[in-house]
Amino acid sequence: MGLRERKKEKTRLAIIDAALDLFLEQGYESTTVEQIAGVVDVSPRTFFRYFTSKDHLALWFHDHGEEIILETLADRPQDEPPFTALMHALRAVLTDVECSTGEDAERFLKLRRLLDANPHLIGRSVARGAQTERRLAEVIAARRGADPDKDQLTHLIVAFAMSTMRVGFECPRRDGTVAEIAARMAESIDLAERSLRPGWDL
Amino acid sequence: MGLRERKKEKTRLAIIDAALDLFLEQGYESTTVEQIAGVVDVSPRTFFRYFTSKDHLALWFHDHGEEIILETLADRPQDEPPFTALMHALRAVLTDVECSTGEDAERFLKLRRLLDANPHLIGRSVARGAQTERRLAEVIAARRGADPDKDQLTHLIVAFAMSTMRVGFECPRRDGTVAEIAARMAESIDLAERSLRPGWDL
DNA sequence: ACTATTCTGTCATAGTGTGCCATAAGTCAT
DNA sequence: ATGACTTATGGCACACTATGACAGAATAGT
Repeated sequence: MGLRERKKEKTRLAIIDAALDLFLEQGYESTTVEQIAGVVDVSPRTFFRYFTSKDHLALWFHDHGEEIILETLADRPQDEPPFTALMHALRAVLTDVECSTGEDAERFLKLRRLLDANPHLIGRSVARGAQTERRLAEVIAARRGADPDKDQLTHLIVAFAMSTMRVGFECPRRDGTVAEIAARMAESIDLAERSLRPGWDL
Repeated sequence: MGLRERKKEKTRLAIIDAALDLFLEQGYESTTVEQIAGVVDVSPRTFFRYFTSKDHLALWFHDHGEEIILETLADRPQDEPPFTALMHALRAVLTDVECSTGEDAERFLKLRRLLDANPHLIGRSVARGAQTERRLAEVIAARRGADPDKDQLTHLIVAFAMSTMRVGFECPRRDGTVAEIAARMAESIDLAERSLRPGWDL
């Protein structure tokens, strides 16, 4: 990896860290891009070259999570029931969170605190989730040999899966270690699996 | 109802209709508040007194839907299983849509076409839905005698219910009459009820 | 060291959203 | 009706997000 790419990654993380701290300190809305850029010593214009928007910065975690889900899904056997495959993908995200160490874990916890404090950001977060949902619907539809524009069950399977993930992440709204949060997410996955009728997703 | 209130309602509807038409004609993003205000012959400043944002205008339907859901929920017997009660509330929204006539129905159809054409707006729509979800979680938690900050099942019940609604509304992405769309929504409610294990929401 | 590529800063601009104050319109007494 | 009172509107200024265009600086490949 060249110097250029290392520098970019360093700037990217510096922006994230500066922004996260400012957000938690003085609120999301009342923190301006100019301020964030000022702390990192970068022009506001450059900020928008790293993140397409303030929202994108606050939700950078989704990009990573979506990647993991899509990769895991591609590796699952094609004849596995769709919802089961999705739950495996969710567990993969979970594992990734659990294994994150040091600065990454800290960022994760800060992000969680940020979302807890800003209901408005939860909205943006689920909006980002809707994007993931559309992509997942394509994949699941292909697995089921269905037309994603017509098959309601495909969309219901994906929506239920994303709901499970979201509930696990958002609830309960209390601080804890990464391990504790991961345990909660695992709990919600179990809960969802127990709630659904066997074979409902075939 | 006095002249003042009638005038306000008239302006409100005029703004909605002008906006909806402009959105469908030239796209949501590329339609400015100034344009909308211009068509209705109102100052841009006044626009923001009727709608807090451009998004709020595009999602005005949610306000109405949420109201119906909360009212219906309050009328359902307290000992009814939570998910069942929520499905009744959803059907109440459905009935309202089916019964809407003339201009209202037309607005509903335009809104649907708008959402179909703008994935970005779907995001805003589910973000608005998240707000509703939080309110419903409070109500359902009270029914179940649970703490909304701790009980995952409460959130899962609400999330599944909202997912059902969303799938019914969004899928399939094809035009149709109000009756056809309502039928699709009813279908997705049935699908969800069949998919869940009896008594899962107790 | 030379050149091409990529990143960055500066400037200009469009658009959303808000506070403030003066004015116009609707409401309600007498 | 006339007046006083309340509320809606318009106009202005302003902060902020976001994007396009261009020039200059840093890096990469040879």
